[in-house]
Amino acid sequence: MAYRRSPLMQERLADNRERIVLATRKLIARGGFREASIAAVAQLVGLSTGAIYRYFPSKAELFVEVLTNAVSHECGILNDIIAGDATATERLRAAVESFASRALEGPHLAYAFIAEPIDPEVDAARIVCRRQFGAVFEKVLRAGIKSGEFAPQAADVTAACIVGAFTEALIRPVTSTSTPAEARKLVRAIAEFCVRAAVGGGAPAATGAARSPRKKA
Amino acid sequence: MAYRRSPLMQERLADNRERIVLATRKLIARGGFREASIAAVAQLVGLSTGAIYRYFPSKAELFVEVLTNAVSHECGILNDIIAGDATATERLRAAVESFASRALEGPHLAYAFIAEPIDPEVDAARIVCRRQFGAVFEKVLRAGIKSGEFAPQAADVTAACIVGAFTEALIRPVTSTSTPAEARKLVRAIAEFCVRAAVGGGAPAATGAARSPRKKA
DNA sequence: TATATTTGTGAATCATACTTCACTTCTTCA
DNA sequence: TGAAGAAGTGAAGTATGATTCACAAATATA
Repeated sequence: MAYRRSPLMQERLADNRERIVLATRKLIARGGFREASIAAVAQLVGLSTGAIYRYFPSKAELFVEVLTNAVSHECGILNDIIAGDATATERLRAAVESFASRALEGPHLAYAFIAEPIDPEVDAARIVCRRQFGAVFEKVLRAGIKSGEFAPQAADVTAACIVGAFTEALIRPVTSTSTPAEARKLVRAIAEFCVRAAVGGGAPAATGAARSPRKKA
Repeated sequence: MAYRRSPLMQERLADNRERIVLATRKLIARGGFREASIAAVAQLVGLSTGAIYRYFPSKAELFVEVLTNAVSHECGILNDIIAGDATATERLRAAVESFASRALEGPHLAYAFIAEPIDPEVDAARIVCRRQFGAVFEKVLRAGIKSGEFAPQAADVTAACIVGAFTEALIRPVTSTSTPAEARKLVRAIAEFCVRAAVGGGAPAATGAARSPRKKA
């Protein structure tokens, strides 16, 4: 024999792989899938296009990895928040604010993950991701409904609506960039929107019992 | 001279043009922009690909026309609803339900119009469209806030969130088709979500105000 | 009907990426 | 050091789909 991967080499390869994923994510964050061509990724990493294919069998699979990586990371953060012991309202608010403010930093990324279509294979992965996001929010919602904090409602639909709500609200500033202060205000407003929708008229008489329960039910 | 468009010819051309737009819309509704290639459009209309270019200088401009057409039609309907004299709550609910149920018929269409990116030129048109939708909802929101029916809130953000909420909620079924009955239920749930968010729990959208019980779980 | 002009055709052309591959360069180890 | 094998290169190969263009068909006047 005459060649076997040394640990050093092993590490370098793993490093390359990671840098490819990172570069891809960066490009997607910058300008959506459109910007993340293999050529662009290769250039950013400092490799040739051909080399990319030594690490990933296809562009689609690379995207899927970027997608699932980022989403599972994101879901981890959200789950931590939601596993806390504050009221459901507070947890929901915190989760939305957390997600939204991070999404604001790379709006195209959040957007791409949630909505942008490119390829059946990636789309399939995205559906799973959306479900994951939805599931996280659904968890707090059910807790809040059970405790009476939130109005009775279809938790799955509400979860989807919440994901959609901040997606849309965040897409807008993609085009007309705003100041950090404005961004903060936006995030707050979005979180309030989601909390209001979840709480509905079903909040147990507390601060604002001024209003009689909404019809619905 | 030896040729001038006869009125009949004029009409036929106008008809062709309209059929091109219709066919494009149909294809987009069926499977997003992906399905609406020039070749597919041409085939559906019964013309050659080349002929399409006699009516539209480029695919992008064709898409922009389809987009603005559909959106202005949609906004017309919504504006009628919103101009009614029911309560702001009822008008908002009706508007959301109307939009959502129509969108459900061609989910890819609504989706494509609101989110799917393809081309800078089309994207630009879409931004305008989104603003239009937002503006319509903003109108009822402001009315409701003014009348005290709705909690004080950033009407523009809420409007965006509402658009986003049903976009997302509608995208889900794109993948897993459901029965008409389920669709009706979904539409109702989405509308309720939006109404709850607009109405609020009665407490003005104060940020961290501890709302109540700490049931935990 | 003859002719100028316009509309319609569809194969060829162009553009843009993804993917492959013959080849070079680098690593490892006897 | 040198041979075996892996990693890296980037131009060529493909695929897809928009756009063009030389030509045919149709239409309107004299």
